[in-house]
Parts: sequence; structure tokens; C-alpha cells
Amino acid sequence: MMEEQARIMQALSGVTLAGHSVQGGMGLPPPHGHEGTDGDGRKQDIGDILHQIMTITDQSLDEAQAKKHGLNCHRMKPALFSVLCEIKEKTGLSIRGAQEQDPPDPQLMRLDNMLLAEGVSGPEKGGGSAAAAAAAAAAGGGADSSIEHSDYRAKLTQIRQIYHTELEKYEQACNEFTTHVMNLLREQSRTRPISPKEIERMVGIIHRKFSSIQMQLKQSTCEAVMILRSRFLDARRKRRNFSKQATEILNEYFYSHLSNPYPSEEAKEELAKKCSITVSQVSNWFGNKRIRYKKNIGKFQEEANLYAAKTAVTATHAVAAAIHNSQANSPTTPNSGSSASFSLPNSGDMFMNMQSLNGASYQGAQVGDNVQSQGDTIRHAISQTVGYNDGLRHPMYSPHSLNGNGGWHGAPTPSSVTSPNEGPGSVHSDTSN
DNA sequence: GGCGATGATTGTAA
DNA sequence: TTACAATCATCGCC
Repeated sequence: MMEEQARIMQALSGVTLAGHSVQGGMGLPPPHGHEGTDGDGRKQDIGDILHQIMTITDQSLDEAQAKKHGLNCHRMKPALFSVLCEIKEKTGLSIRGAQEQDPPDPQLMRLDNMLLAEGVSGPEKGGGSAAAAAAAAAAGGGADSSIEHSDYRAKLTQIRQIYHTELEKYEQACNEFTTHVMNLLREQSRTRPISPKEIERMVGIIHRKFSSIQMQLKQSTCEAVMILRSRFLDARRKRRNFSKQATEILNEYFYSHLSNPYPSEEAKEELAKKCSITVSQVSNWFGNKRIRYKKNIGKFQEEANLYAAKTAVTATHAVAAAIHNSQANSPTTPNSGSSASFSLPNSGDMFMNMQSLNGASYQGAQVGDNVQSQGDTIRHAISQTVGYNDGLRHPMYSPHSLNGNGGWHGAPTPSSVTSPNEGPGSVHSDTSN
């Protein structure tokens, strides 16, 4: 302490009070009757003031108060404080100042980015987030998943609210504390040398402290979001059986394309839309179905018969309707949206193909797979309904399209969905190849 | 609780 | 990338 005092005294003794005219010309009267007309006199003057400042703690309270008041009123005080501030700037504070130039914290940036991506920070978008929407889309888009999705969104909104409330609190506290400290320092600057720069620096320190608290808040929020997200994703992992209707649609497609049960991307998309599941779920379903069908054809016989009959009934109705339309000389009249809604040309093709398939020329490799698959269905359905039996290995149904290795022939995938349930406007011809 | 059915995942091959 | 095959994990029925 004494060393510091000596250093300051020494510094002051030789200093030119930059920016403050303590040298000749000011005409300042000596504080204690000293005649300070030359440099030595002024030095002595400043020395006295400093001595009084340094020894103020040794005095009684009243004495100190009186001295303090005297010093405060001293006309040299601003200049002296200015010099002290300058010295402070040039010594310790400048070192601290260099340390303050922190680069942006990468961790904080990561946290900010994540909070923004999750929809916690940034502009509110209906309380949800893109991540939640994507997660919900991946979940399959069913009713259950939308319940989970809304639950996820509600929880995320809760996190968001807590985050913003806490953030607001921190900011308010930071501002209050900053104002308080600034006032305090301004107040103190009357009795000790504090430059505006120093106040500014102090404000910076306070802000940094508060931003570190904010970072903790952000980190906690991120953790909460991660936990919520993982729980949500875990919930999605739970297997849920598809709806009966969805399974029927998929089965109908499968058995009506048995010779080539590989739906194209478009077909998958259409099936996904119809079944309210995702395309990947359609792919999974077909993958599972193919393998399980192949492994145990016998087991699926009944199912195949069922769907074939269903398809045939639908087709028969369509044909009947078409014939009726034809007889009524109104071939372009569409069906009125009933289940028997195949268009005439398609149904006609099916029957023609079926007739050709009854003959000896029935070769999967020779006939377009889609045509063949429709032939499968119709022939099978007819066999079931009218006792048709072509003497194939399986009395009711034959997986003739499976090759020797138990795999399907590598036929091109159909371009679109052909479902017996489709309306007149949405029938896609599988015979187009 | 056992068991079959079924949707999802993973590793591999083409 | 896609399909296959094996496997896992859960569902739903008994």
C-alpha cells in the first residue's frame, strides 16, 4: 500500500496534468496559504493534497469529514482526479481492459442456435417448432401422433414461457443492478477518481456476469428441450398397429399386384396418403409382407382368397355397370362413386387378360406383371365364386410369380396405385406397360 | 403370462 | 438406394 502511494506520488510529482491547466496561467490560490507560483510550489501543493488523502484514514470521523469536504471543494481536485484516472487507465485497468475483449463464446452460439431451431427463442410460431413438425411428420401423421405432437408442442410452449420469463427477470435484474452500480460509482466519483470509462467497464463486467447466468439458463432450457424431445421420440418408437382400413388398402394393393408387389414411389406416396402413414411405413409394410408371404404362402392363402374375391366383386360390379352403361348408349357416363368404380377400359383389359391367362400361354415372364397381377386376382376370384380350378399347385391361389429361389421376378415397378377402391377419377391403369 | 401378429430396425448384398 | 433377411419390441388376443 505504501509502495503504491509512493509510486503515485512519484508519478504525480513529475506529471503534466494532461488536459488540465494546473501549470502556470491558472492563477489558482494555494490551498493552505502556500505561494505556488513556480513548478516546485505546485508540486508541493499536490503533494500536500495527496498527503491529506492518504492520511485521511488516520483521522477521526469529524476531522476526516471536514478534510474531505475541504478536499472536495478544492479547485485542484478535478485535475488531480483526472490524473489519477489516467494513471489507473494506464496501469491495472488497461490490463483488465485487454482481457475484456472476449471473442463470441462458441458454446453460447451453439445454445442460441439450438434454442432458435427448437423454437424456444426467436419469434413465436404458434407455440410449436419446425423440429416438432418434422418429428410429427416422421411419426406417421396419424391421430395418435398428432395427440403426441400437440402434447410435445404444449410442453415446448411451457419451456418457452419459462425461458422467456426467466430471461426477462435476469434482464430486469441486470438493468437494475447496472443502474445501481452506475449511480454508486457516479456518487463515488466525487470522492475518488473514477473515470466514465471505468464506469463503462464496470457495466461491461456486470453484463458479462449476467450473461453467464443467462448461459446457464439457456443450457438448462436446452437440456429440458432435449429431454422432451427424446421422450417424444421414444414414444414414437412404440409400435402401433395400423388401422384396419389402412391394412385393407395395403393388402388390396399387395394381392392385386401379387406378381410384382413393388409399389413405385408414386404408388407408395398414394398409399401412404390413403392410409395416413408415411412412405417409409409403406415400404416397411411391403418389405415385411413380401418376406412373410414368401416364407409362408400357405398361411396367407385365405387372406389372398379374401382380397382376390373382394377385388373380383368390385371388378364385377364395375363391369356390370359398364355393360349397363354401354347398353344405355352412354359409355362416357361415370359411375356414381360406389365401391364398384372401375372404369370400363381397365375392367375390360382385366377380363381379356384373364381369358388369355386361362390358356396354356400363361407365363408371367411373357405378360406384363401388372396385367398378370390383375389376372391373378380376377382368376382367383372367379375360381372362388364359381368353382374355377385350373389345376395349379394351390387349388385356390397360386404364387406363380415367385421364381425358383423364392423371389419375385424382377419386373418393373408399376407407375401408380391401382386400387379397387378408387373412384372413377383416380383409376390408374396398371396395364400401361 | 404366453403366444402369434406386426411394425420397426439393422446388417448385408446387389 | 433399395430389397432382403433376421431380429427386436410391442400389441392384442386367449
